[in-house]
Amino acid sequence: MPELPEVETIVRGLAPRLRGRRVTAVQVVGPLVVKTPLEGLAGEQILDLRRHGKNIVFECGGGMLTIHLGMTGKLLLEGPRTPYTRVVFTLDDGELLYDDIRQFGRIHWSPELPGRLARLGPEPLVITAEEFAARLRSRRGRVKPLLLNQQFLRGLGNIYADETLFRAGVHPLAIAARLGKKRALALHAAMQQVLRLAIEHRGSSISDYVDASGERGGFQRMHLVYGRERMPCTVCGTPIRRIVVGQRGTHFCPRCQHG
DNA sequence: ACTAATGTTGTAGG
DNA sequence: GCCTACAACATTAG
Repeated sequence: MPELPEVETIVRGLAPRLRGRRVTAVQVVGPLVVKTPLEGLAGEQILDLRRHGKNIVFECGGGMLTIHLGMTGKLLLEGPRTPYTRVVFTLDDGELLYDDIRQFGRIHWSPELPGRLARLGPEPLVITAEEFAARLRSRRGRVKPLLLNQQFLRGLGNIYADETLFRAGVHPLAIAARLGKKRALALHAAMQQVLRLAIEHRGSSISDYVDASGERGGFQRMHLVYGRERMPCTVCGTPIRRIVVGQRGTHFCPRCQHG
């Protein structure tokens, strides 16, 4: 569910409310999402909160709490608890709920930033155009699965990969290394533009994404290809097509995007 | 009944 | 190591 803009919106909402707070107790209702024991978290102060790709990192005095929301995870500052509330973090001044219908999310408590997070690729909004082009040049695979590969770039998911490719005029099946400098730079520009715009609009709510206050995002109204199969392309009127690439539904304009 | 869904990971084969 | 496909994880909605 949540990609970079959604996770960024959640963290921006949580940070001012959680920084400096203390976790007084942790209640695990649905153990499937809890991948390491959380006992050590009780009593810890939250020093800082940040986004790392699609992960949320709570920096505490004695370790790191890392949360990945999977497809349907939510972090909510205001109740009520639901049948899908899986973890309750009691704070010195309130409650933080982890809700997750499908339970694909993961929660870890560890002394350091876990290696699997440290091994992720660069932040899409930080990498320079030159670095991005150089990384693309060394890859022989198709560009769409590459954009989804978190070891290549951390934070893009299916919506923003499709929206980025459309805005750059790049076909999802294009071979990354064969894009050429000009189109690689266009892809970088489109990616940063779409992510910044999506953050401004507080992310995309397709089915159940909400931020920490339970608010939906607005960027789904600005999608140009995602979820628009058979609808006319906003640029040329050709019906948007949906194909499967790397086992993911992929939306594109067959006329505007080429390889 | 069947399919797809904003995600990740492990396995197998080329 | 890189790339691809597939299954698995658990649940809902069309």
